[in-house]
Amino acid sequence: MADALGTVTETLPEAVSKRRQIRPKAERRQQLIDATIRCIAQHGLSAVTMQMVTREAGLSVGIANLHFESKDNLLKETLRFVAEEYHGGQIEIMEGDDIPDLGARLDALLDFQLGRGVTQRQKMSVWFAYYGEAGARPVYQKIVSTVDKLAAQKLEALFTNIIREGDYCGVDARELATGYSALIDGLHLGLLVTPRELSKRRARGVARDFLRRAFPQHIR
Amino acid sequence: MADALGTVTETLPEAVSKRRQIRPKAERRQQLIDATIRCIAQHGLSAVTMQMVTREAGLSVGIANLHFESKDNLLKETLRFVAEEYHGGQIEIMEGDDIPDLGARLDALLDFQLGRGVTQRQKMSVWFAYYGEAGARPVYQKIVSTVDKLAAQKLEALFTNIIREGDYCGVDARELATGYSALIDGLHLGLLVTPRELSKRRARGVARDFLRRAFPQHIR
DNA sequence: ACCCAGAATGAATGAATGTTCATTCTTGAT
DNA sequence: ATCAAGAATGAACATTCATTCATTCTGGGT
Repeated sequence: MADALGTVTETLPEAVSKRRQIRPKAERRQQLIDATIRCIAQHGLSAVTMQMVTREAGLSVGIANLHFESKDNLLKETLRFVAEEYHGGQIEIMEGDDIPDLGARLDALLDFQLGRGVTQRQKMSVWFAYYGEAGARPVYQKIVSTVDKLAAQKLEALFTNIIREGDYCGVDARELATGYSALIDGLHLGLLVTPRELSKRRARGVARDFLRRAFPQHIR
Repeated sequence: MADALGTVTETLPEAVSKRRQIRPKAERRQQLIDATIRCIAQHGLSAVTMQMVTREAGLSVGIANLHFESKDNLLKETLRFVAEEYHGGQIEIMEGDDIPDLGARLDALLDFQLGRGVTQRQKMSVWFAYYGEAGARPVYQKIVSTVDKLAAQKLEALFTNIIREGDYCGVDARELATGYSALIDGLHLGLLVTPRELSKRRARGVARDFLRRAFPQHIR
């Protein structure tokens, strides 16, 4: 771990390294956002304090107001990060041509939306913590809806292609896309609030069933 | 407004009536819970203060700690109230024999879940505010999951009956019930966060479509 | 008419938290 | 070696908020 050039004073008995480090602004910002995500997931949005976040990041209290002007701003930027990461991932799958088969592409999307490990649970916590406040905070509403709208369009486009390819009739792409998005959101909620009742495996099965009923030729 | 026995000092120029009133404990509790719901809907759970709630209720600050021991407790009881009201309403529809036709009963359920006016929006705000914190607060998780589990069972039973009646094959009642519940939750989220994109009318259409695909003989 | 149990009040208290800024420290250029 | 720019620190400050409790007031019982 310690590199060969480490000086004698660096080997502190207990602490990991109290040496003050200077790092570029972008890196510190990300470090603080990551810490904020962990704090929200663990303690809930309303219990998060600046002291908590900066301690989690291993930095001093003052630094948060140095890189973000205020707590409000840090929270806003954290939401923006999570929103863009989640929706960016979806869009990459939907519009990328890596997977030519449309059915397989749907599968990949589903895997992304309901897969992953512990990290995903943290992101979910953050996601819904903000949803809870969105009713009262237009700023949050705007961030979420902006990014949401784009993903909804891409999903609708994918569904339209699948409907054309499978010659499914009497199906409205827009309506189905709305339903599928809502279903995924609802499953996320279930995974978060009642993990005992709803395993990730079952959630995936439910979502898959929805798609299979709509596009029987493409799924399974 | 002022009653005939009103003394001279009661006709204040601006205020509505500063007379101190003594009311039974149960009434005051409900009054405070109602005020809490309005405050959460308007300002968000994390911004709610005791002063805010008691002012909204038209009462003094001390009273909240008189009827509920603490803020934590008031918030907990408010969640319990909303949870029981929502799930109680569902269960009444599902297990009541007022509506013998199973398809019509499903319709009534859907109307209850996605109908109503402004009040419903307030309740939704409260609902999701707590969901957001549930990941970090076991107490909330327990309240929600207890009441949720019961409703899920009733819904599964209803679906089982419908499946038998319609002779639908290859359909699993439990899986469908999970999917439907998740769909409704997701639609509520959409109505709350992006009301511009998702009207109540469209939400109802989406839920209806889900049911129609599953039980074509019973819906529409 | 009087009384008192207990409901209601709101000023006061103390703890918690966001934000500031004088100071210290690091790094890369000269 | 020296220096300046600016990154990082954390004690101090001001504010906000939940909670307390001494006091006031109300309404039913006698």
